[in-house]
Amino acid sequence: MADIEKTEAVNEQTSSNFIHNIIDKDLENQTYGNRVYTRFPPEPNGYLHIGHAKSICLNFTTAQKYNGKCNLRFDDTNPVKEDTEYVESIEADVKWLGFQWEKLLFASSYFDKMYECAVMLIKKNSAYVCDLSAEEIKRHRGTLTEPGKESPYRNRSVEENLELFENMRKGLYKDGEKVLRAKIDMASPNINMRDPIIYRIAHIEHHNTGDKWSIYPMYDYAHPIEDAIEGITHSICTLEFEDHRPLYDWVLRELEWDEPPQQIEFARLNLTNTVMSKRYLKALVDDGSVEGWDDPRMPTIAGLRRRGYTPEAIRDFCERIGVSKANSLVDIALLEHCIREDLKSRAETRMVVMNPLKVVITNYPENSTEEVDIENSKEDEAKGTRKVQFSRELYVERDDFMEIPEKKYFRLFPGNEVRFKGAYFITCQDVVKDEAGNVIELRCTYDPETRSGSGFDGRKVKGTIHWVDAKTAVKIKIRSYGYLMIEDENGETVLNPDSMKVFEAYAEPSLKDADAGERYQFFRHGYYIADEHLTNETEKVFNQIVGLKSSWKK
RNA sequence: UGGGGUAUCGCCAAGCGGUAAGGCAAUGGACUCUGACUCCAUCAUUCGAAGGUUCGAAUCCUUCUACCCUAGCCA
Repeated sequence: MADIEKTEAVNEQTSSNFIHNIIDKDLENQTYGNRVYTRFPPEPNGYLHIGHAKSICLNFTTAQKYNGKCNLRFDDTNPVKEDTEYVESIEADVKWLGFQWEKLLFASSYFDKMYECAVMLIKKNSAYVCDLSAEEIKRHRGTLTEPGKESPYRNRSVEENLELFENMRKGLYKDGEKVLRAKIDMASPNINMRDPIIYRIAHIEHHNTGDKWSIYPMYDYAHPIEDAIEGITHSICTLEFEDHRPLYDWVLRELEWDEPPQQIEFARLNLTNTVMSKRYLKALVDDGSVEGWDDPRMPTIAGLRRRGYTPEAIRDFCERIGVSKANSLVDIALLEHCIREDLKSRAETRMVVMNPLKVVITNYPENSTEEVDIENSKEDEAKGTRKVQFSRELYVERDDFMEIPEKKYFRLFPGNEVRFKGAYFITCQDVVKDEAGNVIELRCTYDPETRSGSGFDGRKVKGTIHWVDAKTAVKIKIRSYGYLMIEDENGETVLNPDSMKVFEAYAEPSLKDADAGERYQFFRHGYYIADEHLTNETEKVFNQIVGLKSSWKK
């Protein structure tokens, strides 16, 4: 109970940002009545990544906060880059994150309306058909410091423009032959206002509208119309569109829209050790550097999901990073904190020895075995206990032994006594080495009086370590994922060649039939999750969650 | 070099004229059947810099500096 109250209080505190301040003012001024309507408008040209998650959370939770609505809209105005595979994955990812859209829409279904609007602009003498080539248009645009030059086609008559534009629609011209341009100001210091192109010709099949259209609207023209049609009040996008806002407003003003939506920009997410560029991620997929868009090393929602991230953890992360207009680079440690935070209370714990060292309990009877009870969760008693075999020969983590202990090392070393989790106090008596001098086995003794649960309190030990029973242990494969990207010696971010390692580990038998979706936290080594893509493998493969918080002080 | 933005602790980030929230990270300590978790403590006399206004400024004014975006028939 107290926990719940605490959680709510935290959410209360962190759930305000500058966008909310803007909305509060709009509500106060009744700019849009009491309406708050947002939208998440991805272009279906790739998979969603953690950066999109920030935008998704922002849009959906903002709507929730004000009892408003939020649409999922595919901004599919450029058929050359888009694909239905992407719309499916995007839908799945948004749902998985736990959000429900008011409507699922496609910008392409507004093409008729957008065409009508373009005709209206032409009739108002605010748009014209231009025959300049791409190269010529570029030259006429001017530079950052020099004004542009007007197109020779700028002063065509309304009638001629109407006819030409109609012909463009009919597919009478080749790609690039003509464009429709907004007639604004070639001398504007804002290059976006120098008669921007609003329609281009493209004889290409669209994933949604097929071959109905041979002209497609440009983002700057289409987006405000999409927002306006849907009754969006606050159109939230990223910082690089700030310079486009005058054009966004121009389109809606020219089209004489009542209660036009307003564009608000925020800084996109950057994460340390993470590449967020869709283009780059696509290249990794295409050249086979990763298994696919859902490779667990990818920062995609699908990759994070496969890696073991929960939607709760991702949403918590998005809440914690906040929203502002300052370019920032968020430490990935925060994301890792969020998954640990979420998993620590819901994941069950299991003992797994990743790098085994054999231990023989010399005073434990041969051919004898016993069962000990170990709790499944440290945090949640309701998760119960399980029986684990304990016998004469066991494996412990090599790290848990040090022949010559450093200060403050209180695990196994010759002569030291430690607790074996859930079992007995064990004292290391002897070290067995091979010819090369490598430690290959520890000879230990146990104290029968110290069994867990016996109530023994004769003495205490400083260390507790995990173990697996040699006879009953199962071998599992651990796939350990490091950061996909690392910095090289020059400070350049490059692909990490060691981003994925596969190795065998010994696990207690309860992991043998672990099913997809079951979450496990392995003792001391961090948090792991069953790989949902490998449900029927004989050997279960586990993905290592990022954010291993090794407590070892070396 | 034009235009548009942003500058508050190592990383995010509140603050909106009344005397610097919070989280992550870090550090010390307590606790512990793992050193995890939890807990407790420490962590910006100072808000990019310099001036100015004011009883009072991170918040207002001036000047300067740094960084980001911007010259696709991409979004």
